[in-house]
Amino acid sequence: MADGKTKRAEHRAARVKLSDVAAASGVHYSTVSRVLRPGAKGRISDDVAERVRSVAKELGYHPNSIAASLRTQSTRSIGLIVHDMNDPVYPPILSGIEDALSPQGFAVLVSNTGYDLNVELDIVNRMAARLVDGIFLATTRLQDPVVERCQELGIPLVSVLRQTEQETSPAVVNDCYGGMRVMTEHVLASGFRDIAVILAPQYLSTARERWHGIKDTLDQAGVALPDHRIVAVPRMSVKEGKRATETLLTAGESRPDVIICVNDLVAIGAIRACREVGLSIPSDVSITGYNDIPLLDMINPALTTVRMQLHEIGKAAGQVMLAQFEGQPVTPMTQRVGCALLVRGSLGQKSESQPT
Amino acid sequence: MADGKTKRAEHRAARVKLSDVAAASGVHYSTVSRVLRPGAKGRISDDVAERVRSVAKELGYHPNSIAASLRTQSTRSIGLIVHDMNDPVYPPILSGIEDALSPQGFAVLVSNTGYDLNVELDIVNRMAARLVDGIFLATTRLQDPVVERCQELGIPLVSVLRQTEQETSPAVVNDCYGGMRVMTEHVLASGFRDIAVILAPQYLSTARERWHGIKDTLDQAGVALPDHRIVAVPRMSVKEGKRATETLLTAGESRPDVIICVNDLVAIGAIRACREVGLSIPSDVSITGYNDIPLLDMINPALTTVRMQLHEIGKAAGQVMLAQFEGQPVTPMTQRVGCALLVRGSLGQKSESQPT
DNA sequence: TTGTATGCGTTATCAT
DNA sequence: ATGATAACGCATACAA
Repeated sequence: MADGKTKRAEHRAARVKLSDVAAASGVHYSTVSRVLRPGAKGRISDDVAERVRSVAKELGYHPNSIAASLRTQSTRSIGLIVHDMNDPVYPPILSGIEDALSPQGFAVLVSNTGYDLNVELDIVNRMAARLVDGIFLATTRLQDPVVERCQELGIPLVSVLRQTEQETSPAVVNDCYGGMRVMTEHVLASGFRDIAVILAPQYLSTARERWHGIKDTLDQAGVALPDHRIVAVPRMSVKEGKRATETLLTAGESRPDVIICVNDLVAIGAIRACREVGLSIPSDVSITGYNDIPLLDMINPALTTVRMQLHEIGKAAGQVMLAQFEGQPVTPMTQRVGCALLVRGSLGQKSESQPT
Repeated sequence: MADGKTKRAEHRAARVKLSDVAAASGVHYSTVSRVLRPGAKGRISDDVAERVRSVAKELGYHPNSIAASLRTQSTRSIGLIVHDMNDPVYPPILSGIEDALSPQGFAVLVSNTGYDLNVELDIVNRMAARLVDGIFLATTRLQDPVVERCQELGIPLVSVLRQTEQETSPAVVNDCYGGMRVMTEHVLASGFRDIAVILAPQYLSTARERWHGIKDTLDQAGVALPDHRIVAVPRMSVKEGKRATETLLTAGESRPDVIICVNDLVAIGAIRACREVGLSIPSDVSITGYNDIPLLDMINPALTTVRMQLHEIGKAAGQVMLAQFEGQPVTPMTQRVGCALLVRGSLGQKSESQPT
């Protein structure tokens, strides 16, 4: 019946620990501990070390990291909090983090908030109870109670993708302002002047930076962006992008020539909306995204977007975390990783129009 | 300098524990433990319980789960081992697992193997050292040393997506045989007779079941499948799918009418390969996939595929794990979740051909 | 170089 | 109903 449980218990009971190795080696278990853990102070004679090591291997000794954690107050585990792993921006970040931390023996606890702040705070509390050594927060808001909570708890924190207004914790982000400037400049260079934008909530640094990148570029070029050409989505999803586009297409007396979307999923939604009403892209309306999630080059038309270095962002975040563990000063507080414009079919050219 | 560390240490030192609550409540800490932990045996007087509880809240007591784990030999954490989270089939599985286990207070440790067996065994050892309560294995092979290792270690295991030959551990999988039968029947019903297939390594139950689904259906229909119409990829990726398709298109004297791909990523690769040599889909060659990863309906042409219920598979796996923890007998050993054919543009019709 | 002893914060088994 | 106490397995200051 409770076979698994029983076997588990058996195993547990049979599990070889330091004292077992010590007994079999004829030394005290503290000696075994020193031998097996490189970096333990106090040197050991070579013959003892060798004997202990071979006995340990023979017996199949594996340290119980829970016990070690209780003693050292370090679990060598870190949390990664994201809105939803199903958003394709997150898996590469996880990979990057693993690349940086796995070799150091860290494990990654992944939690999805489902976009719910209370869930998120709860997750932090639970991770704190588990004594995670640090937390990667991919949900960081410009004013963020979660960041504050982590600081109250004294948990080392590294924000990924986003940063707080006051840059209150180390963060590794994409240069969204620069990326969106380049994108917008390219849109202008392609001849477009009647531009619409789909923005995301401005409490996210990514969304705000991208918006400023657009706005500044347009302002400097003297291109107007009327209110009815601006829509904000509550969430960067396909569904919301579609809905926002429907709004855009029916607002004002004419439709815009191009829609600059805050990210790829929203842009996908925009494409869907256009298709549904029979608009062809890019001849009727051009569309741009941001992120370069997979398969974007396969859709019709291929989406013009900005390629973020998500894996690198994750990896850099991991390295910042390690530096923090070692007490190194974090500088700069916000590390920006570059990105690149990818021009593809979804952005056309406004050839027939002449500036007045 | 080591500000984070110092603060952390401060916090750690300041962390309120059972004995603090006990002192402030004027009771013994074992009493506090009983009060705070529902399910502790021995009843407590209401007034004491209330007092302790309020003091605990006031002091901001949070149990140290590491200490509890050392004592109970249960960490309420479980591992999820996948080849690579960047494969879009895994995130929904993670979500499903979280849905099932998060409410029960479990945390999920995610690890990518990078398709490396040695890495995978190492991950298992490390998870064992962390005393995870169980492991979800998404990499299960028909003969699997990793499964054996988990069993040696006495770690409760639930396979997801795949199963071993002897069904040696509980598993929740897709009905790949049935799904691929339906797909193949539809291909036949669409008039195709010159069929090619791209298979995956047969040490994976998914790959083998899908292959049998194809083969049995063709055999029963009396449709031949010559060797030069069969290619196996070493990995189910876009890159390998593309390469395999290039092989298929140049093998034999003519090209096949349709390519049945073992999964979506491979099918994407197939589409790429066809595009590169100027073949149009589906008029020159039809292509089918399997999985229904996101955005497949956006590509040109939209990919005909089989929709798996990945989230449900993850959730069911979580429930199986919970049942196992409670010592309930697992039955059946392999739970199969249904799937549905999605017919889209990438599969055409062979109208002109007349059966001889 | 190695052994001794204590504590990490709980849970659980004794008493009382 | 509550208190005392012994593990859990390891790390480490201190002794030898």
